[in-house]
Amino acid sequence: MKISAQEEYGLRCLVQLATLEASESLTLPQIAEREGISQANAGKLMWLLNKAGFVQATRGTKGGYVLSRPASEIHLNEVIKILDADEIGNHCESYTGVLDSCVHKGDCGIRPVIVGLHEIVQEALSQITLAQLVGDEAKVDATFHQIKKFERKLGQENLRH
Amino acid sequence: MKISAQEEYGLRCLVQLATLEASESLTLPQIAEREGISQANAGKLMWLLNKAGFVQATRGTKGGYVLSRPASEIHLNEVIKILDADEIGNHCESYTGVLDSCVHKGDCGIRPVIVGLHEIVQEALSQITLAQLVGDEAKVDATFHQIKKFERKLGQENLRH
DNA sequence: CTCAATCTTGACAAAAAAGTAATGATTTGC
DNA sequence: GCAAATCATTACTTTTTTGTCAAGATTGAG
Repeated sequence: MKISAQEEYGLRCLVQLATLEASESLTLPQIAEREGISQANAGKLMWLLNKAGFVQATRGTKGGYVLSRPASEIHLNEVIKILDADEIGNHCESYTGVLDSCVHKGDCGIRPVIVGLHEIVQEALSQITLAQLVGDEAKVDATFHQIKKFERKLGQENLRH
Repeated sequence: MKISAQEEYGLRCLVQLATLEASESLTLPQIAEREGISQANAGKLMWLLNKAGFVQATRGTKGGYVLSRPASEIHLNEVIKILDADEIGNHCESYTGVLDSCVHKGDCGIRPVIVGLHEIVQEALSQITLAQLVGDEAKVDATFHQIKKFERKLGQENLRH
């Protein structure tokens, strides 16, 4: 259960765009340099993000990428969904076991855990926008404070019964 | 952000052991058959789980695996931590970018998100025990209901400011 | 119109994760 | 003590994920 390279770098590239002033844009070489990844890699990520409609690209001299929407209107759950390659929906379809009937289907106790975990993560991500990720670590950490607090409360609730 | 094959199958193997009566045990071929994976694969997973102290193995005829502790005392966060291969702690150490100074270190807005997400997932997992995963899907789903409810409430709280 | 800067796209290569195979060690039953 | 059943361990193969390369397409400047 961890964030993939594509998720992390894709998100980082978007955050770079989110830091720009209204009239600015960033080229692939600039994005690559700022995140310490290759230009080719940045190109692939931006291509994905462009296809998904998060950024707009202009070619030619003075071209580059800008966000398609205000950073405050881009929620992390949407972004991660695109970068995460596959959906949780087809989790059980992509089963590789040897049985004819997938053990993942039908009555089993694991599936709710996988689906439930996914929902919890989505819920948390949907509360964060790109705009909230601009700035220093301490600032962003404060945003998460609220979430953690409630999580802790939730834990105590559950222990009571 | 998804569960890995190792995490899922490892967890499944443990759940199989959790369904046993006190005096029973399962051999590798039995576990493999029940989960629809190869015996070799089951062997590797059980080896990991044994090293981590979740199960006890006995060799020879009539050998097999049993849980080291009652299923109600094994929390999913411990299990996932072992099966997940790497820690969140060294996330930034394992950086593969081309810059001398890792962009992941120091002041950045992404790190709290990664760490925070991890904490949220851990918190949710720590509330679930193996014992709760025994039984049919509907029953297990009910366990998650509480968590989801609180998550939703949390979302609303955040929207208010 | 032509060139340089830039994004686009698909094929390819490298690395990581997952899964398999083979050999060795331990225990039980006879 | 020997053979069968079982787990333990390491090396290897396959698959998936990441990352790179190279050729193409579009735009703006002069």
